[in-house]
Amino acid sequence: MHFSPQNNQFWQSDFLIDWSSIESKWHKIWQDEKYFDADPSEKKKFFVTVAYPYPNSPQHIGHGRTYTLADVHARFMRMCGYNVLFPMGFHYTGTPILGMARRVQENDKELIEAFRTIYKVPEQNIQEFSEPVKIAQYFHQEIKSGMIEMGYSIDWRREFTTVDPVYNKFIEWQFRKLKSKNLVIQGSHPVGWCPKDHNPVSQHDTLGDVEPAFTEYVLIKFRYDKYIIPTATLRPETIFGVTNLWVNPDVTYKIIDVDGENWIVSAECARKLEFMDKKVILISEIKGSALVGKKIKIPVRNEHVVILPASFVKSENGTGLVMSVPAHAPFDYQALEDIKKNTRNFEEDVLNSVRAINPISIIQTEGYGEIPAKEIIEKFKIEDQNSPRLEEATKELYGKEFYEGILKNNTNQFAGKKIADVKEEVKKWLLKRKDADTIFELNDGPIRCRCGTECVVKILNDQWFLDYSNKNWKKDAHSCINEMKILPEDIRNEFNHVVDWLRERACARQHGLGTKLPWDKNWIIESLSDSVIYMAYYILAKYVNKKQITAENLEDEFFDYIFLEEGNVKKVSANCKITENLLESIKNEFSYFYPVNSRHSGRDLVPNHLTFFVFNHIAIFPKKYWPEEIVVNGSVLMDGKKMSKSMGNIIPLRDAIRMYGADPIRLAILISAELLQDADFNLEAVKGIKNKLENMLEDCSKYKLNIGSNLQQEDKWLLSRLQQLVFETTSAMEKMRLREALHYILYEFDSDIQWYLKRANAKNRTDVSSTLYNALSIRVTMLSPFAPHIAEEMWEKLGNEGLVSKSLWPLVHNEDIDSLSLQSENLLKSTMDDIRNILKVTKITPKKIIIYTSDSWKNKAYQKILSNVIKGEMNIGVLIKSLISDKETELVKKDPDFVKKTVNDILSEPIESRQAKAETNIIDEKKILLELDSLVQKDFGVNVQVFSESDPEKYDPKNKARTARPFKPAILIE
RNA sequence: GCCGUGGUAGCCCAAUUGGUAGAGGCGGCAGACUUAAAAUCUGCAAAGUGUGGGUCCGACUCCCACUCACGGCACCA
Repeated sequence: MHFSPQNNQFWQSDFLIDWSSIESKWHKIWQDEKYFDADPSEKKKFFVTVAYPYPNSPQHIGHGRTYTLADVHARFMRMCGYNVLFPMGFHYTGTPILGMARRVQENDKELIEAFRTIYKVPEQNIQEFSEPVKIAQYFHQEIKSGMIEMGYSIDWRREFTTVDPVYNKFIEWQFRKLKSKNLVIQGSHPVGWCPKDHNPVSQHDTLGDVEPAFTEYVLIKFRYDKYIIPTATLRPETIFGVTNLWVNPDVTYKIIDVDGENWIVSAECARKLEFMDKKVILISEIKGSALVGKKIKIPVRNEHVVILPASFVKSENGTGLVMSVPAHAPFDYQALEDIKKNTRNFEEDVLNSVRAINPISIIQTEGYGEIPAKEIIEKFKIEDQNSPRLEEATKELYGKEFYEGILKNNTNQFAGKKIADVKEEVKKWLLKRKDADTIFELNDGPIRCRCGTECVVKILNDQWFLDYSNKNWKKDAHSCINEMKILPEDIRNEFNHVVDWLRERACARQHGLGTKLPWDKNWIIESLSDSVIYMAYYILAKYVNKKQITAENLEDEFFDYIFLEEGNVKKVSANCKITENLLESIKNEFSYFYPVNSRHSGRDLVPNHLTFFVFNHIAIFPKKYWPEEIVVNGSVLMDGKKMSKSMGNIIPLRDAIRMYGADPIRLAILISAELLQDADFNLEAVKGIKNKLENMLEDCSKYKLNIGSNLQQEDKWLLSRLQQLVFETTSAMEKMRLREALHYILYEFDSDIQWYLKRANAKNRTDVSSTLYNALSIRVTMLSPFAPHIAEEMWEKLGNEGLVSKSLWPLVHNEDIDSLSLQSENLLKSTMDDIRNILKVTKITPKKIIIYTSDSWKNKAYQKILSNVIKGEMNIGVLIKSLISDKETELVKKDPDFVKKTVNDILSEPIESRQAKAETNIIDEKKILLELDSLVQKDFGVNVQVFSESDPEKYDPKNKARTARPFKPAILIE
């Protein structure tokens, strides 16, 4: 579906209230109040941050989720009395924007059209987009406007971008700090590479978005005369089983000088080697057929074997020559068989060599005998070396041998070891003896760059890495993660797991926006490395924006002083030309707000950003500044499907706000799933929520506070429920179970009010305004973090003073919880349900309804059974025995079935309500059920009579009364 | 392949330390209000928890095996 306001059918018809003017009204008031600006104060602080956006496109509904969660968190904590800092920055660092700018320069029609029609970028802006920063700046403003329109309670005085000069200084400081701790190291590193662009390629740089994955192969160096014939293999341990080499007789090979050695390889391989950090000089050429029959020397074993022809050898794979291990490699075994079968095509001496070859078995694997390759070929019924099933057979055998195979005695020092354990060891050993080398090869080649050039694997030299493999660093990261609060708890394991598998990570690239590596200006610090401790920068940003700090004169000692309390204030002041006073107040502000109390982010950032965030804080800051909490949320689906440009189901956030209003969108995103689940966003849900809010707003102008009205049973009940709901909502909020909290506020609340109104109407009451006013005020207070605009409007309609977002989150008043009225109303509700059910089943029109409450011994028995069930004793026999042994309850022997039914009654209730019943006195059911009369009158139009089971005067023609149980009165309908 | 997460009414999603699977939303059906529709309200129907085993008085929940779906596997924000 293409989404646009024109074809949207929902928004035009029922425009009861003007959301957009309500929103801007409150935006202005919030802004004038400067309510979201946070500075150090006497109050306790709460610092909540969320991953800043990368401004290469406008935000859509999906982005809205993380920010909305964080905003609700910020607003909630503010209402709980904290001085909350919730700031926002913009992450310009990275290469995608660069790529976009290049495509604009090249006049890429598709991209420019997307800017015009999907993103609705004005024409004059698109003109400027050939300059990367202009793209970032445009979408920066676009995103910021969206955030304001969503009502995010951000302290905008602290806004910054990652290309600001002071930010650059800050990142330089970070990197020098890391380097001084030996956490930045240098090394070489293979990458997918476009030889034309001279640039690494990742998935979105390739045609067809193919991930340029590659594998490391070991090159075994066989010697022939003065030449070296390398063969590529994933199984270096099979060198002990080599019986011959394979060459493709139709291929012309190159003789090249590789770092002083003469290698014979295919032309394709020669090219690959050039990118492997090797010096390659072409010497001459040789036909493959000329190599057939030549004897070569096997490294380690000091034996000579022959080179044989084979058509399965491809010049583009590996070196274009293959070592042959017929005992364990199905291809090799089959190729030998093929020669034996087609004797006509081969010279006599080749045939003689082949006949002389005996497969050398070197791996013992359960389920296989001497020559596993032979067995599996027979199993797969393979006829010749061109069979497509050979690939499959190889895979199966290789897998089996890798995990279960054990090297035999003919493998020297490796004998008796498992392949899986020894593979790496053999490789290192061969490399050390200079009998091997390594080469990287693309897995699913050929892969082409967007420019059309075929990609290769290149070893990048002098690459800079953050050494996430450092053991001590990992240890600290684990302990930080284990000590911090992680929401939801389920994801803690994943963090620990990431810490375990993380290894060196390249932290600089040669292109892109960002900060230059301070000691090697050819490199730009990569985007996932310059975004890990920037939360500290929010403290500086305020002063930078006030022009009290400039990049000039800013030395490392400034950051050391502010963030680490190192150095001498006078010296820092003199060197950095910042007054001592200012230095002190910045430092105090930092120590006031740090550490980060809560970091919000999507779950896609768990394996990278969020974990790096932990690592880098550990490395740079003292323990007191380590982050305290991480909150992770899932992504957003659109009508159950992933959002994507190609499906056309991306709704830009600002469009959605215009159509539905900010609050309905905030609620729709939050209510559709718990934290970690993917949230399914759909327009139907938004519509429903919008209606709900509009009705609530209408209710708010109906009820007013009147002092002195008499509280009746149902008032006490509603106010008790209110307290319970406040309690439930608050504890859900504390666990960031926002969906659950919203559920209480929006729906649970509603059904309680419905019941209250039903009761009040049945009694023809007119004095309900005050109770409802109280309930609504609290409801609106709790709604306020979620739907801030409409909540303010409701607050005003209710006639309350000030801003609801500035009011305090309601406290639970346990003294207002009247357990008796809770139980009473439950009894009324369940009895009404029972009556309704009986009528449904019997299909009679009632003339008379009679209720019987249970005898007093049953109440006593009930209490006893209840306390036993709570203790965990629910064996019916045991319960009956103990009841009979007591005089008060011995009557149970006349009605043993009562016990079983009562246990079931109790078990069907939630644990809290069992507890509540155990703690309060037995309610007077007869008195309560008299209230039933008005309800029944209203619903069924007849009167109710209530008797006690023991009442001798009772009307009981069908002898029903004896089936009455506590909380389960007997009912007779005539 | 490896690691992780998850299979519950037509759909989305709940179910606290095992205690009769439902709180809710969307949709459906019936009724009320309405000239009508929308909205709202009242009531109703609908799954036995991916499959197969096991532990337990009792399993969506714990254990084992299988299966399907989704996400991650790095220099990409």
